[in-house]
Amino acid sequence: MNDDKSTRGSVRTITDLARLAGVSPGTVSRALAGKSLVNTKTREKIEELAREHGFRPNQMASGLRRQKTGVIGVVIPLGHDTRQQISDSFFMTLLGFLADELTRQGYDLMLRRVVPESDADWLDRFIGSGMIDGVIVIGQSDQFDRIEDVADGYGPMVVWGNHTEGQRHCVVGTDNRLGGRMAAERLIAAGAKRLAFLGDTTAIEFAARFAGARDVAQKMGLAPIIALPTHLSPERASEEIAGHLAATDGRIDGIFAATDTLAALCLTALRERGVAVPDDIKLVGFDDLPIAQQTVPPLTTVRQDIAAGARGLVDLLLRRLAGEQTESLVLPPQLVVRQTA
Amino acid sequence: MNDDKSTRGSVRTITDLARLAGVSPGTVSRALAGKSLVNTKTREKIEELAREHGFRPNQMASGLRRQKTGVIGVVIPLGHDTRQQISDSFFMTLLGFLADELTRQGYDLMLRRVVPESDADWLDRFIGSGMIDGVIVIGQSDQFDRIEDVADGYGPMVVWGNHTEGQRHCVVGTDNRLGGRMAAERLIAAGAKRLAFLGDTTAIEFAARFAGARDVAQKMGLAPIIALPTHLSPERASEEIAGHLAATDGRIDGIFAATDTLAALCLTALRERGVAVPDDIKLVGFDDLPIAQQTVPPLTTVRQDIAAGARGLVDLLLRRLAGEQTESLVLPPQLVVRQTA
DNA sequence: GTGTAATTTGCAAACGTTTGCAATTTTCCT
DNA sequence: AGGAAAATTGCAAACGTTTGCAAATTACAC
Repeated sequence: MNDDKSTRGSVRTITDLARLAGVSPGTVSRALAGKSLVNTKTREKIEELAREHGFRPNQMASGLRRQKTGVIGVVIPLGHDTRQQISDSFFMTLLGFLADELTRQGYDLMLRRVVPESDADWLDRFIGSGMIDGVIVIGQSDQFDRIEDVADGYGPMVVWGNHTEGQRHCVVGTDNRLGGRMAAERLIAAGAKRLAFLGDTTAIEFAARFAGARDVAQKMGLAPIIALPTHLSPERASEEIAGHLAATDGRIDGIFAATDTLAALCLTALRERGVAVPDDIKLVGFDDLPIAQQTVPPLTTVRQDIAAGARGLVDLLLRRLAGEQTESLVLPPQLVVRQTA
Repeated sequence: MNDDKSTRGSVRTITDLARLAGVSPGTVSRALAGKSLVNTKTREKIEELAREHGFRPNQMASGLRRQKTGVIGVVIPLGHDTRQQISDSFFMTLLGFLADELTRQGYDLMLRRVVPESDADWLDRFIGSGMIDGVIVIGQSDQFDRIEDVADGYGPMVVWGNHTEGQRHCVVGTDNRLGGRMAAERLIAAGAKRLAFLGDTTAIEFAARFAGARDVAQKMGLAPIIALPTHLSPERASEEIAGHLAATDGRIDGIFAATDTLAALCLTALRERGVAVPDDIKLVGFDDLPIAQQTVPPLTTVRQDIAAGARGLVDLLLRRLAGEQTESLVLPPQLVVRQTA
């Protein structure tokens, strides 16, 4: 314990350790890397010394030499709706699972938030930095084209987001269109006839959810769904929702919110207006975040399996790192019926 | 545009670029680093070429040579309550602000979750990896002593957590004890006399909140506050809370929840039991997360300024990186009165 | 035009690992 | 004991940048 502290810091490099052990740096390197070509005796001595002096090989040097870093980049483009997202429960939960999963696979995670508008070069820069072996992009935001461009020349990239027919980058995500259909079907089954969609349809995932709902409305011969564009950041959203509700007063009886977060805010706004849910207006959310269980009344929503998503992202990325070509992974959403529709 | 693509990848190193520009690698390095000692003419040529070929210097090599990486490690020890935390809104929000703040200062963020029980060496390993210039520890969990040990020998570390008299590591955090006092005072002012504390007091921050509340109860001559140990993960918490409520039925009229998340769950549980809030039982939370505004009724809580916390963490860390000694930073909590107490 | 100072450049040695190759030692077989 | 094969080791050259120092160039003053 004591000499641990006194000697700590004196052995900084593999060469120091080699001198101590009376062998060459190469041997130390091999011993610490667990290669089979070093004698068990010497390996044990080296490991013992390493432990005693708290030695750890420098990852930068190792990365440089081996041309791989053991780090996966995770980048969150803050596109259309700058301020939001990272505080968004959904992305954060996904990030948490990603961290777990990458750790399990022996990778570290380098997190970067970027604002594409002010930094057109965000993706190339990250990739070209030499710091990461591969990259996971969380959310396509409004950067679909740029991601497509990069995908042509760079293999180890997987994106969380929406799958579009014929796209070239590998994506993992929920079938948003199907989810949208489920939501609309539920609203209609619950008795709603005049539907509205709450959310920003410039985000591609949300657009797909909207499209799914529209499919159903059209097939059922209902009036077109009214789009109520709304930002995701709680401050702006509250106001906007209040405005929408005032503007559409009496003209709608079912709301499909792009997100549970929006749905929860909507619920609050409806209560303030004295609108009964689900009696006067039915409401369906998306994601099935923890908050969905805690609203009053509990929220009917479309569930995304976040853990499965994270596993899928990492799994596909590792396969791509190994040189494999991989297809995109589209996960099935699941309707969770609670009490708002 | 076209030749951009065709040439991309041919220029991988500073030496390649030097050859193209007809200068030495050293000059290219200086030019790209924006040093003053290179001729404006040649600098421009080099920058132009670099842009044209999408060249970016390898960060690993640079880091190795300069002995600094431009990366700050952020580590979340999952101590007492393994599964939780990263999905915890509070930590996630803090992480988001940290990412912003570090980016603003030109640093990248390397995220690591560790389970100290199964990996006693978690902190030394991260620090010794050579991958990071400094480290921010989010939450002391039950690792106070280990952090203290490390602090003696390693400067660039700042910790989010609770400040204890005489501790040796630099910490940023809310004055939990004061926050606890505020909560208890509010409960009492609202008419409560028999208080309970909801949360796991083995977590040091929570213990301090509890202690603050106890101070007040004692000073006011009330009965001792009943501790209701509760895990943070929503699944377990719900059950446990239900159990606590059943067990203390009629014996308490004020609850101080260690966290807004717990408070929200508690509110749901109370409603299920048909207990009126705040009429039968008053409730105060902690954090002032977005959810506090959305519960029914909206939650009275003690606010932590998360953004200020993140700024403080980064600011202190940078000062320490510059060699400065820094004191800990204790932020004042703020009572936010809504409708549960 | 010469000498000196100020600017720019190039050279080459680091930074700490890993790894192909060759040299050495050990093992095993006859 | 002798020899070949197998197991260990050491050597030295990378990986791609940065930077102190010296060399070369330019600018300036007389």
